[in-house]
Amino acid sequence: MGERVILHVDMDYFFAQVEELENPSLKDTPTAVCMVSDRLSSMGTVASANYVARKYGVKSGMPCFNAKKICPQITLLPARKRHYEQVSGRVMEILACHCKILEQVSVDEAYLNVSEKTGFDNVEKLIVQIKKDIFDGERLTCSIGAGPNKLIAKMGSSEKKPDGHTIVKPHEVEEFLASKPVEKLFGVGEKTAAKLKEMGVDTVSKMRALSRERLTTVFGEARGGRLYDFSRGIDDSAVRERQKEQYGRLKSLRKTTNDAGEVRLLLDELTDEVHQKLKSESMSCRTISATFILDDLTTMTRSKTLPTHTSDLAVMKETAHKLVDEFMSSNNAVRRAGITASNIRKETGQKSLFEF
DNA sequence: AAGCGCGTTAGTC
DNA sequence: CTAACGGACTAACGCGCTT
Repeated sequence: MGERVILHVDMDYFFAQVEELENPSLKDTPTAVCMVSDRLSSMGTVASANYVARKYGVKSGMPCFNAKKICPQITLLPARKRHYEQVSGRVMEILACHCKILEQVSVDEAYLNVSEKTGFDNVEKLIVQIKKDIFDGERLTCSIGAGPNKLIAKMGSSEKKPDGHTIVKPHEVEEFLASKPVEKLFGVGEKTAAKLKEMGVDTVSKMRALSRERLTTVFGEARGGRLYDFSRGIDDSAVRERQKEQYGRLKSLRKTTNDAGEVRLLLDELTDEVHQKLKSESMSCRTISATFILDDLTTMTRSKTLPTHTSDLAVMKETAHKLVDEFMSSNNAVRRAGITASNIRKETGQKSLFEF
């Protein structure tokens, strides 16, 4: 296999930018799109903030009351997920025109393997063209990273934002990574960063000084090995189209509760929706999981794997009820609850070509 | 000991 | 006065069981 050229396209402050499209006056004022629940006295959390708001320190994931505190004049809008998904779909179609394989990672992000279209010498032309196509078609800006693999492309796209691009050629990878703080490395989250800090490791170059053995001992075989590779800019994973592996719904209760009946009622609703999604794509599932989020925001999950695949609503609800009852008999009050169907496959009778 | 199925948590956007 | 905080998804770990 020759040298790969991978792009990572990241839409700029996606939800808020889409809102600006319909109300351009928002562009000059601090604005954030919020996920809100129907919880009593709930202001939800920030899902996306424009760059005016970011100047005040508003960030996604932040509770809205904090955003309001540090930026009292902020405009808070409720998220319209359906709408963003439709816009996203059109953007992805544009991207698909520029490569054979498109890997959509989330509503606003995708990887493209463009090795057959360009080398590193000409990749800037392609990047500019993609950005132009998206802007001409949707009036939206994005940031793009180019690199020899997904890891570097991904980290490149966040280098220059908004409306920027960064190209990291293979021989530049080492320098690109060296001085980055560990938490900037993809795959290093809060917990991993804290452990590394304890070990006196705060930059990627210091992380490179750790042996593979040390990392796998501390973080486990797969994760430790990945950290070892990632700190060296090594990532052989392929750009591949994704198929969804689970369908889930999660919702806040109006009020934190101890009452298993209330939680069952909520899960019934959510199970209806998950069942719809499953049915609409002719899928069945074998595992049902219930998620419970407590008042202190700790997440707990309980699951059951059935003897056979099913898409039967009654079976799904019954399983969910069991999970709720088991959990609630020995645990704290629940603030949010959800259901997930996994272990999914195409409903039989549709016989795929591979089923011989 | 290697591999698998299962239940659970960490991480990301 | 204080406390207030979404939702969706994938990766992968550890365990117990089988081979």
